[in-house]
Amino acid sequence: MEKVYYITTPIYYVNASPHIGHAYTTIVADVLARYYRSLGYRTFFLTGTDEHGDKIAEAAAKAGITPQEFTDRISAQFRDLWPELSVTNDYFIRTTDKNHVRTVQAILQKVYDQGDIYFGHYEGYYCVGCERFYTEKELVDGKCPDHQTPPLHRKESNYFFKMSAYQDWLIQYIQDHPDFIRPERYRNEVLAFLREPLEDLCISRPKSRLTWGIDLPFDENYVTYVWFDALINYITGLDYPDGENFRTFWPVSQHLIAKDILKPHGIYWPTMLKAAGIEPYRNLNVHGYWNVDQSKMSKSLGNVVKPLDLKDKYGLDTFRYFLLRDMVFGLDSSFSEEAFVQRANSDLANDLGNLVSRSVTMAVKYGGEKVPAPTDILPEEDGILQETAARTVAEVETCFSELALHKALIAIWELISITNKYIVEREPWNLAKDPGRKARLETIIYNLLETLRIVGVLVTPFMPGSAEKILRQIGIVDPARQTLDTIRTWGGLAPGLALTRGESLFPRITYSKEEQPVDTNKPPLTPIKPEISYEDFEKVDLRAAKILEAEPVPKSNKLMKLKIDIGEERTIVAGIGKDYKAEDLVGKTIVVVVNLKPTKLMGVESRGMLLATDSEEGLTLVSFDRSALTGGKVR
RNA sequence: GGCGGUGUAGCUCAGUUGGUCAGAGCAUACGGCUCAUAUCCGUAGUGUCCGUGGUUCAAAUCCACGCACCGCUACCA
Repeated sequence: MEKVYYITTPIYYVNASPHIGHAYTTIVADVLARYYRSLGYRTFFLTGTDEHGDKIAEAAAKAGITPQEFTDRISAQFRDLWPELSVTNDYFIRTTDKNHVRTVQAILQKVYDQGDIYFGHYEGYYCVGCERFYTEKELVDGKCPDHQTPPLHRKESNYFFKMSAYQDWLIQYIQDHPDFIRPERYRNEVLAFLREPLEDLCISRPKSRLTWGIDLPFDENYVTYVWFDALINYITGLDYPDGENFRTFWPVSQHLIAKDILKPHGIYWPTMLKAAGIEPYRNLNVHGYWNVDQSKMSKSLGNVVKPLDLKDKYGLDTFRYFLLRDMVFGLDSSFSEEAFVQRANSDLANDLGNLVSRSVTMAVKYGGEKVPAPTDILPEEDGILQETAARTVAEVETCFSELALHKALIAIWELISITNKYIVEREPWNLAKDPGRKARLETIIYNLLETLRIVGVLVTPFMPGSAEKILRQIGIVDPARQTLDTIRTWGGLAPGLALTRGESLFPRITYSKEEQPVDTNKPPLTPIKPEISYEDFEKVDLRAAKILEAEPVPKSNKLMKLKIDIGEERTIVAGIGKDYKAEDLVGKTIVVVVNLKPTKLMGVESRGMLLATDSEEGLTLVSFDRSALTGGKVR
């Protein structure tokens, strides 16, 4: 079996600059790519940017430039970031690339020709606000459930992909291939979703509504919409259909994604491939989120951690190490600078960095400037390093096959720990006092240096720069040639190599929580939304409203129907049923947004939204400290 | 509300198919060493393994119910 490996990241949507989430996925992919390259696999590592769609067109218009200029700009931010993170992607694909566009059209044509794309004539209910159609079933009293407005009876036609036709096949396939989607929790999620009948996938937008996309080859009045465009990058990046790369790499494809795009990758993509007559990808590997300061990383919240800031502050390899060590693959992790520093100091500075430092220093001091020869081996005493090293190499290999990168690091750190013990137990500094035990001392030094070689190689995919420094210190001239295969057997380090003491690999970080006395009762600051103008604010019409009547909405969980007086009577519905009883509400004067677009909740029309915030006992309503005039404007 | 997940030492988490499974790392205390980045090594712990029932000779590990938190979804204006 030929040793081949193909790893992809999602292509990142260019409506925002890169953040830690992007960095994490891409660095994981990089570690995997480096690892398999080191094992001698022919490896292809693909990342890129997703550049079509409404949001891009709008953002470009807002910036006063063309969509192409806009996407060029943001895409470059991603492309330029990766080298700074030592990411070694083999190709960077953009969905605006000519060959991508051409291939997407070819696949669309093929699927269309075989009858899996049909033209759906909609005699539909279209809500302008939502920019979408509703089925009769979805409408509430004939109105849009979101906007509460009567939809237009509009004839729009679109193209649909017969995804439903492949539902049974997909269920069967996932069941037959237990690790198709992993970890298992995400496989279960997909299977749960597939228990419901699958809808066909709308894959077009009329050009009257969207032009920034790829033209449908069989109808120039339409462009293709999102996923049919984006997902195909994984094969256009391999020059599908005729590329050598496609033939070589597709059969072993590994996709890496965050859990938010599970559905498109777990459901749309396999069915699309099936329809196109292409075999499914090998594995979908799903990881969790990095939570920052309790709240989720989110573009809209603006709490974006800039990876470059961290790398510049603490060093790239430390940054990579932290991301890879602290996240259990598949689960969410929380990011904090404190945890980062903790990890860096104890694992990198104290354990690994100090081990390298003390070993090389002793080697130079006691043995000369060269790697000594191990001439006095005591199997009883020295076997521990050799055995542990061999076991560690094997364990790391297992961990990689399961994508348990944090476990691989744990295993490597066990070896480091045992090496530190080995030093203390052998007491080289005492042997050095007795010239008659020189051979024994040199053997111990050799064992240490050889272990460092193995550790250095093991750590290379994770921390390429630091690993190289380690290997150079122990005299290896061409670290790139130290592959994983060279550490399977003990003794690969040639005696006689010239040693060089280096700077501290990982200087200790002094870090004090710059935060002032942390009030433990005080919750962390919720990220503040982007600035708005006074005009923006003025659009919101707030009024003092007196509650006349209140009653729970039948069968609802927490909805409360309120009749209020703001100079006129109207009804609003609010989700406060868990926090307030109806009788306690009547008579209160509260603040209501009165010009919010009406909506319907549980069949009850709501013409406004009350204001509330959190308290120890749940929600608390915004009210006044004197009796306010009913209907008074709040400003 | 529905579906799914999680709940193990102060913190972060391991714990395959039920029987040395009550653990690791960090943090804490004490001791040792001095080659080393005030680093390293050793020792000491603490835990109703969320709660309550049940199955079993035996459960953190299986079942039921409950509680808490998370995810998706729904009625989040």
